[in-house]
Amino acid sequence: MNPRSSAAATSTAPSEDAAGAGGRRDVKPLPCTRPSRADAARNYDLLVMAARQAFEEHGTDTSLEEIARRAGVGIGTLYRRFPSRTALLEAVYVEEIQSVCDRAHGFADKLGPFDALAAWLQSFVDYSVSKKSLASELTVALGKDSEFFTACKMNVREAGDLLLDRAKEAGTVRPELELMDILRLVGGITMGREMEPDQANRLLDIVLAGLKAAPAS
Amino acid sequence: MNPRSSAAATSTAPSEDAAGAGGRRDVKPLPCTRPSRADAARNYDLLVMAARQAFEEHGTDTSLEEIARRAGVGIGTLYRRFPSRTALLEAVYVEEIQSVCDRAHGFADKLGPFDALAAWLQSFVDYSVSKKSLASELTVALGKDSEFFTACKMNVREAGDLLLDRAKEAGTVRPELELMDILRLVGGITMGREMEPDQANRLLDIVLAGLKAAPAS
DNA sequence: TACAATACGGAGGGTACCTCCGCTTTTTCA
DNA sequence: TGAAAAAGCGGAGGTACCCTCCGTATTGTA
Repeated sequence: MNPRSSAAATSTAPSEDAAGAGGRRDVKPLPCTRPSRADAARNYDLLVMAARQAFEEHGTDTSLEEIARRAGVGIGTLYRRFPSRTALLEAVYVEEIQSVCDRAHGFADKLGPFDALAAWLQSFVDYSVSKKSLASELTVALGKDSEFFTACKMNVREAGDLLLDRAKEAGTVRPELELMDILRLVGGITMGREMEPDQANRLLDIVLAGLKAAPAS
Repeated sequence: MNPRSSAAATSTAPSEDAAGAGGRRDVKPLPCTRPSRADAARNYDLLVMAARQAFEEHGTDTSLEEIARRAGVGIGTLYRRFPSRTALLEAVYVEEIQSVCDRAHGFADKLGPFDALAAWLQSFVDYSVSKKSLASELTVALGKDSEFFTACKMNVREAGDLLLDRAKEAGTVRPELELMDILRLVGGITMGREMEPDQANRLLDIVLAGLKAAPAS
């Protein structure tokens, strides 16, 4: 399931913005950018590395204190840089998403319109099967509207539309398809924890069959 | 909050199934039994009712202590009867799963082979959209191997295979399809939290297109 | 009614979340 | 270069939740 829903009951109002007395809260337009001060930058990297490793090994439910311990920093440092578990996930995902986009371009260069699209989706499924919960979170993230993910989504959309539009022009997929729908569906394949690679492939085959242009209805 | 508007599900008269070998379909081999002593039985009911309501209102992450409080029993009583959150989910799901099965038979009586299957899957998606996290858990559960869910899965499988086999015999879906694959895929549609009904329907359309028999290539 | 079996409930120990604030490190600038 | 200012560090501590344990209360039975 999801990371424990962070809950409730924060007592004090976090409404303080600027110009507060002792206000130590600059609202950052881009959440979790790498800080500039030397020690802070080092700790940022340590935390992201530790988080990625921990998420892969033990799932995205890993205790944040465990991650801080792995990174060798105090829990306060983690929370200062990443105010929520989601913020930490975001930092980890940037690279994953970039990797997804890069693959799309690679396939576009080598394969025909439909095959390139299929290969890209296949690679997404393979990745999801091997990095279970991380990929699930990523899929969920693509459906969200967080300020941060909007940029990531644009990259994915650009890469994916390249493949999808090619396939549409070639007439090999139905023209009314929307990229985000396809990604959502493919992402859903591996959503439920345990998934054999064979089963994942069968599900993807169903989806791919559903994308193909109907010769005649 | 009405627990479920749909059929009170008499279900005591599961008419003899038309398809399949001599299937006996008694439902409910549940290990999670209602206790016999008066006070224990009363508390069991209170807990399941409170849990269903809480899961629908606040998701399946609701604190177990909150559920015990709603039910008006001590936390110890909850844990004695339901040793884990999963056990409580199981008790709630029995009715949900039964409802899913009942609908399958209803559609089989009224619609043609493919349309009945499509309607059943559509009803599952509709239900999932409205009862988000509960349905997500249910979908995940169908992929698990717990002793309890095995029985539930058999019921669903029986109901679903009725529809799927009819469609296969009519030649309207690909013959190599497996029911659990289809359910997994359809369940995945609503997995990522936020989902507009429109989008869910578009995704289901892709899946349904993928099920259809290829017109002999 | 009395006794045995069963169930109740909540205190309490453990873990994780997140905040707060005194201390330390880095950067700035005269 | 050497303070002072700015920025960051770390972990103690308050809270919520999980789950167990056991003295007390209720129910079924002879």
